[in-house]
Amino acid sequence: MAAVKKSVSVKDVARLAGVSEQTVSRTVHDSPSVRPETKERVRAAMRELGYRPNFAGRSLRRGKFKTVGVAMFNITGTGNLDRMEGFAAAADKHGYAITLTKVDGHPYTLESASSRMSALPVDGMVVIMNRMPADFGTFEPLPGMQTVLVTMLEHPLCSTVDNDQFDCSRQVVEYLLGRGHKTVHFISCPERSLSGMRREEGWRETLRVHGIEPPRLVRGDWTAQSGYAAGQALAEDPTCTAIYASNDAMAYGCIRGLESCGRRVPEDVSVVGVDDSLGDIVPDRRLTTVRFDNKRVGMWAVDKIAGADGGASGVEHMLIPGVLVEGDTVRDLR
Amino acid sequence: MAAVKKSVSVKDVARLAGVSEQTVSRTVHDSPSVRPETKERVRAAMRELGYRPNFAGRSLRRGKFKTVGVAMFNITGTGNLDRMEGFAAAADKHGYAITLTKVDGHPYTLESASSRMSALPVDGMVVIMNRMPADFGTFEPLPGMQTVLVTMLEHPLCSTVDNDQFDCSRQVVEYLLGRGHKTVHFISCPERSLSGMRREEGWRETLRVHGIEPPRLVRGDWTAQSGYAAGQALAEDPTCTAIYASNDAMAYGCIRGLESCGRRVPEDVSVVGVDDSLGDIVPDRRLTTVRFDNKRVGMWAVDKIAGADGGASGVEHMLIPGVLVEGDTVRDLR
DNA sequence: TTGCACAATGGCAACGTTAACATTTGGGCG
DNA sequence: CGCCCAAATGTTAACGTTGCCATTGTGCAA
Repeated sequence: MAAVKKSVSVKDVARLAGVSEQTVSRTVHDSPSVRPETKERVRAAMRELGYRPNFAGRSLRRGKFKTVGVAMFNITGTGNLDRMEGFAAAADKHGYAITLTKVDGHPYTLESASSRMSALPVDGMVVIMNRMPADFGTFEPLPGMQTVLVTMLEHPLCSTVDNDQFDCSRQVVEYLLGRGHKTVHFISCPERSLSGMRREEGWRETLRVHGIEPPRLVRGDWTAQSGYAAGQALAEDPTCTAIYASNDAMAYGCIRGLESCGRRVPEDVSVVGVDDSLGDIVPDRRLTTVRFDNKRVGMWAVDKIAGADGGASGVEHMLIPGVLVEGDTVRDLR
Repeated sequence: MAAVKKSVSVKDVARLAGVSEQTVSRTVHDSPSVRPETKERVRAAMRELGYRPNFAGRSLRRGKFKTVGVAMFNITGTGNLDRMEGFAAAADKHGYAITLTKVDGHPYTLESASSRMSALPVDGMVVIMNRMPADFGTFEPLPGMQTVLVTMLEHPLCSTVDNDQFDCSRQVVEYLLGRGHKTVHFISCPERSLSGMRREEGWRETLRVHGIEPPRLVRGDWTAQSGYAAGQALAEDPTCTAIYASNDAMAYGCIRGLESCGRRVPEDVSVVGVDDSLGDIVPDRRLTTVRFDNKRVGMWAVDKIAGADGGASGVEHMLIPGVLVEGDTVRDLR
């Protein structure tokens, strides 16, 4: 019958229950030094008034917010949904919440993200770096604000975490070589993509480790169209029995390009993609691909901040390997 | 050289600048009643100490958090990324932040989402309803917590917003009829999907409005596989010249199913999907489909809360129409 | 009976900020 | 020369919570 008042405070509850504010606070925290019947009386009062502890008062007192900030330069991006799932899951586990901010429009610097965050109720922050911020090298995290960057680059002052792109290529190349292919052709991506370039390195170096000189790569632009063109180009090459494409769209495009030239997949040519992004979209294929655990990336980042809590933990760098998922687009030549 | 202290408060700045705390506060808010040179002195002190206003103190004082909470039952879901983009964009516009919580694992009720939110620093909340919460009919938003539901259902006490699924079907059916097709066949989705059923209604009723008795529908399960099967089944039917599938994956599957039976798209049969989710994934088609503006849905929800600010605005229900995107899978029979 | 330990509860202060009111200062004008 | 107003700045209190210490009450051993 009450609850017209803006907000119900411990004081109101205390008055109604006929106890001190302190006893109410103790009841909220289920302290053992409150008699059970007193507790019950207080709880009844809380129910009647609809008491909800006030976040601001609490964190002012405690100096902690139990919240991790996430700064994104652009929200739409492969894997961001899974990463968020990871953020939310880890936060939930620690009793934390996630605060999201877009840093688009403002200058693309870590400094700008950091300064924006510092005015929000967060104990630490995660920055999803899609591009290279101008101040990556010189950035210093705000004192008391634990900062984790989602990137494959290492940073001297901030912990970092990301998918292991190099290892991804290693897995694919060794998988194909292990199935008897003499070499692996590569459809790359635009050169400005950091992660794409790392995949390219992984492909090149793994071949070299196995004593194979990498064949000339075909440059794509992430779209299935470019994969289609690449497939048609590679269809000419009789030495090409295995193709590794930088993403699934290009891999699928490549398959259809090969088929348009009369080359069958996987009978004549094997094709592997990356990202496991096709899902249920394509009816006639189960593409062999690499699935990244973006949820785990997200969890690691938030764990790092929420898990540390009081004890400042050191700077760490984490690369999380993907998992090769076997489909039906690779032929075993052995 | 300072900044070893946990946090710098107005008091510290005031002391260093040789003014009162109030003058510091006024400087922070750029009040006109502080002399420019005083302001500059205060600002210098803030810079030197690295002062950042404390969120908790501020919102305790103001009773406002400038933050909107978003409760999601499951984060992974078509369009959620775009919706978040919308949340973030609208929040940014109003100087608000977004706080994300997952309400998974807890019971699937609005009550549970609401109670979880009430302990967080938010002025209002948005609930993304993927399924039907048990207490949808009886739920009352917490007093003082403006609540917006993302759902097509109307609620007596909460504002709601979502894509207009009925209108989407109307657009597709009228587009196809307008191009000379005598009827439109439909590949539906599992019956538990609320939005899917609404699309089905839209298809059925629009046909009836045009005096056409809806043909028997084929039930799918969202996957391209089921679309493939549907395509093969419909290939038998000579009256079938136009197919409307409940999502793009099924539409694409259907195309390939038709082709496997020797029916060409769009020469023999026209196919339209919904969601615009194929993007660059498919190389050989530009599917005619309906693109939903999930970003706008998200913006509307946050605008409703952040835009109202003080003045409590009334309950509203908003359905946002999608846009039909022409590809090359529809033939004009006229 | 007195003294003491321990359980239960209360009073007070402080976290950082800012609205409301109070005070000081300088300048214009009668 | 004195008065008053406005500009500039200071003082106080309060937002809601909780850690610390003080107080009261109860049972038991000396």
